Amino acid sequence: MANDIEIRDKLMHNGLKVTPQRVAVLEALFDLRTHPTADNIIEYIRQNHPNIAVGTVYKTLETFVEKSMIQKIVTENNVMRYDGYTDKHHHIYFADSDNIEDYYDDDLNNLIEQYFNEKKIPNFKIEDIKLQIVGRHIPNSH
Amino acid sequence: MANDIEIRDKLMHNGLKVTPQRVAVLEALFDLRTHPTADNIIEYIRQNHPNIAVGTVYKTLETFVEKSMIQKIVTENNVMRYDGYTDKHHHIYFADSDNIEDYYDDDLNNLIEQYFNEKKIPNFKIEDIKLQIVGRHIPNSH
DNA sequence: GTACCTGCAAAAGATTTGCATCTTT
DNA sequence: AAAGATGCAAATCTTTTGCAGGTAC
Repeated sequence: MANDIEIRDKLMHNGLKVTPQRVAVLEALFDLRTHPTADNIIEYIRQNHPNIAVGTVYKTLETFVEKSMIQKIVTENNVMRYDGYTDKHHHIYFADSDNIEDYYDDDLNNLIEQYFNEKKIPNFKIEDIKLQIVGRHIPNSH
Repeated sequence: MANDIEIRDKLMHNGLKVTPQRVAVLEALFDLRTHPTADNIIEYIRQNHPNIAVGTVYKTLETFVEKSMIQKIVTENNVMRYDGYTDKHHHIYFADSDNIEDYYDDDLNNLIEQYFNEKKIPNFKIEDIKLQIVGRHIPNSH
């Protein structure tokens, strides 16, 4: 859980006014490490901040995405999910639930980066490569 | 553009009744190589088949996805797109347009597969890895 | 003939928008 | 004071659903 000062700084550094609503949304994104939907975020925030409006949360999230402060995660259920952590990582999608976990692996990133340094895609500048790793949890065998 | 016989076969082999609507949707997916939305597909089909219902197209697409005859492609615009080609490939997302192109690369697939053969993810069985390659078209320099 | 499909229209669910009011700077 | 943000409710957009009637096998 990030403290208020960090959050205020982050907002100010991105040229955004520091409002309680924005602080609450950012805080929720740091606290909820489940890649929440907008709805999850609203529910979480309303515990301490009952009057926040749905539209405000959506607008806030969109603003943060535009500033690259957070990331959208697309899913096959027509619901957007959000990720408050923007350091380079990939996502593991569990085929049998809507759980999405982070996957950090710099060796893999380097491998892929090197690969594409040699083998270019014609007329194309790669900005980012994200892996969607899909699979299943293996239950413990004892 | 696939011929009718192939399409009929594909439907029958998946235990589906061969209806003009299903043939039209599959045909659209083979013809439109732009990873169309449901709406794109409806528009395309209505040229020759004006009475097809919106709900039918959605149901048909969902049926095809369940049978793994086609794939969903998720986007950041809250619109699902569909891909009629299910052989292993990745997608190139153009950051400055909603263009999505296919990327076939077996060398890369092997590289990644080998990587994960050695470095397992604990308690997890990988079923598929999809790359979202994001970037921009480089204009020709003359 | 039966099981399965389709069309239609209504419903649902997620997200966006317009605008008056309020807050931050 | 000015610029920008919020709340509210209505609107929009995509996708799903229920069901009566129709079609493939």
